Amino acid sequence: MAFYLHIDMDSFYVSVERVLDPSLEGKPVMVGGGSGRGVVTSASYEARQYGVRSAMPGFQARRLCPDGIFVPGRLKVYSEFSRKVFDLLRSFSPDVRAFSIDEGLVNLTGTERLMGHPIRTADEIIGRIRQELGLPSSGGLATHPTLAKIAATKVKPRGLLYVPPGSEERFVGPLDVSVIPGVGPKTHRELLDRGIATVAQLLAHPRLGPRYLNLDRPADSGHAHEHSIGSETTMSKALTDVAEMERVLGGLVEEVAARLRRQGGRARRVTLKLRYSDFKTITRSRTLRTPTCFDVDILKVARDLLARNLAPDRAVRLLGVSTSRITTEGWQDSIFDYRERASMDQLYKGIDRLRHKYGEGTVTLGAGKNRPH
DNA sequence: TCTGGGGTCCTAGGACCC
DNA sequence: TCTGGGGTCCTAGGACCC
Repeated sequence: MAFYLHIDMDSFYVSVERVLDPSLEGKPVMVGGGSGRGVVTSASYEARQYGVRSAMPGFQARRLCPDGIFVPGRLKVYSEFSRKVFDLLRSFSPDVRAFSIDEGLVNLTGTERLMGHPIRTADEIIGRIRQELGLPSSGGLATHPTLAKIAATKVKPRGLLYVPPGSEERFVGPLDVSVIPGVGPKTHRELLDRGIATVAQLLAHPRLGPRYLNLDRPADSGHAHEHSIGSETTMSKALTDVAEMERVLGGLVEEVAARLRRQGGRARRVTLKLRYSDFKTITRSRTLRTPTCFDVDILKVARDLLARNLAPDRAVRLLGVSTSRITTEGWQDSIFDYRERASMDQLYKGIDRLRHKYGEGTVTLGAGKNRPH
């Protein structure tokens, strides 16, 4: 019998902040959104009582919860805690999948003889995350990964819910379709319009049932998903000046290309994202003949796409650069191209070392940064 | 007082090829 | 003379997740 434990950290960023500053315990705390601009990325359960939700604009959160404590986010610190959580999970099973910084799936199939019934193991895992790292979490244990996730969401916070084999449909059937991962507000509305409100009703539908929840398929056998690396930023003030936009673009490209190189990947596709001040958002992409991980190549495409999509009196509030179709294979170019690129490779390795040593932004390339014409 | 940033997945039309 | 049909690649947009 297969057993999957889905672990979901409770208001993860807030919980980490509380480990580092116990005086935040029991208070309405929000991470992010405090500067007036931006959104709340994590809200404590006390703050949620005021109606604050994650992804809510900061000004709205402040209006709902004026006495709440706003903490700026520290992603590096949270990542470090996340790593410790997953290290702990991996000490219980070799098969652990990270869905995000604060959610993971532990395959407990076959651990019974060694560790006892999975429900005891699940309880021990949650207990040790609490004792050793000081972090509250919730768990769902089921024979199917999606059901495990739904169960964990259901018992939040600080809960553990077991869906015994044979009771899967009894558990999930009466629930609202919106509990299914992948069914967001839009799909929820569409399903309701078709008279489908519960999971049982959805499962009874021959076409839509399997599309959103397939309990017959044992586990997602991890198909080759497309990988992308990107960076975007919302400007503190919408820009109309092309030179300023290109400067921002240069910084984004530097970051993206450095991450690409760190992973040993090269991208065949470059995508520019623009959000105008009226919030209309477009993406424009181009596929390259030769994959690249170099700033100059990516920036050239990004600048060109930008130039083609600027309207004279249309201010831009967000700029983003993303790379995709990433390969990690060796060069496939002609020998001349190879030698030229190999030396470029050396140059960039040096630059990455310097940046690592002296900090980002200390070593910049001419292209994009106040580039002379 | 306006609406973050990191992603994945799906759909749909058009180009192009055989 | 009234427009095949399948496969693959490229591009854009949008839903959704944390």
